[in-house]
Amino acid sequence: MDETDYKIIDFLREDSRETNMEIARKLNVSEGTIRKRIMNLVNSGIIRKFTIETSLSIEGIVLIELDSRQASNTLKTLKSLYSDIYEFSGSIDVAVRISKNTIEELNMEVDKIRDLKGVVNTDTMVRLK
Amino acid sequence: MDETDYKIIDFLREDSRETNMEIARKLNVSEGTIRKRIMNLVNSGIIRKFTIETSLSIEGIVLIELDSRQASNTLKTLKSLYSDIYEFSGSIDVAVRISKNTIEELNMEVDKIRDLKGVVNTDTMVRLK
DNA sequence: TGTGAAAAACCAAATAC
DNA sequence: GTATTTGGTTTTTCACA
Repeated sequence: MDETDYKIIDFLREDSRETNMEIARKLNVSEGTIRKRIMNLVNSGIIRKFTIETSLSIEGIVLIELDSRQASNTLKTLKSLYSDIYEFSGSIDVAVRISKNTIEELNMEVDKIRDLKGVVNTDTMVRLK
Repeated sequence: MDETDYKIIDFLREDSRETNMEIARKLNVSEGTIRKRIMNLVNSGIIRKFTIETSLSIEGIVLIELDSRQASNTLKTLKSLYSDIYEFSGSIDVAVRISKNTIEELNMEVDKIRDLKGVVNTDTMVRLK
């Protein structure tokens, strides 16, 4: 992670479809250099995913109350199912962030969470437009 | 916005660097069709931006308890300050999602929220690695 | 990093819906 | 009339020295 890597990340944050060539031109290096660096950033987990932001998805945060006796197992399960997980420091309660195309799909996903062993209760917040 | 557009969006959400060609192959249409449709999705504002998710930033969700008598005003203030706001349906309590480079910066931002008029209490959740 | 082959993106005209 | 395909050109990607 040097200055060049940070610049590459900044460019990709703004436009992840910018070509390697174009980034290379801006940074005065070869295309192959950009391609290899991006590959390394992905392999090392620094770049998690290339994605888009849309105006149509429903985004929700599901607050999840866990049974404290099963908390660590349930948390493990949640981690395997969702990538966007939040936790109070030092508390057993967690939240997952979910993005779906419709409110129905979001509700179905919440139902899945409610059915998980060790989940006592859930509360869903929806992103304001 | 038809079925094809939704599928294109789903593919791009998973990998915004997937080539038009590859998407075209999966949907059995020509590359030009995919390119034009993506262009239309961008121009109509449905696709807001092509971006990346990284593991560099600290992401937090701040749960905010509002004074019910000032709730609508405080919510208005929060909306002007943050773009990623979540709300329980029919409840006065909200959450904002904040992304910062360090935990210190995140805490400073939370302090700002606590100082807002009408904010009774806050609780911060931090994204798990 | 530089080179050359393969792939993808792009453009304009023709066609299909 | 709008959307899609087709064919030809430019640009980018990718592997290898």
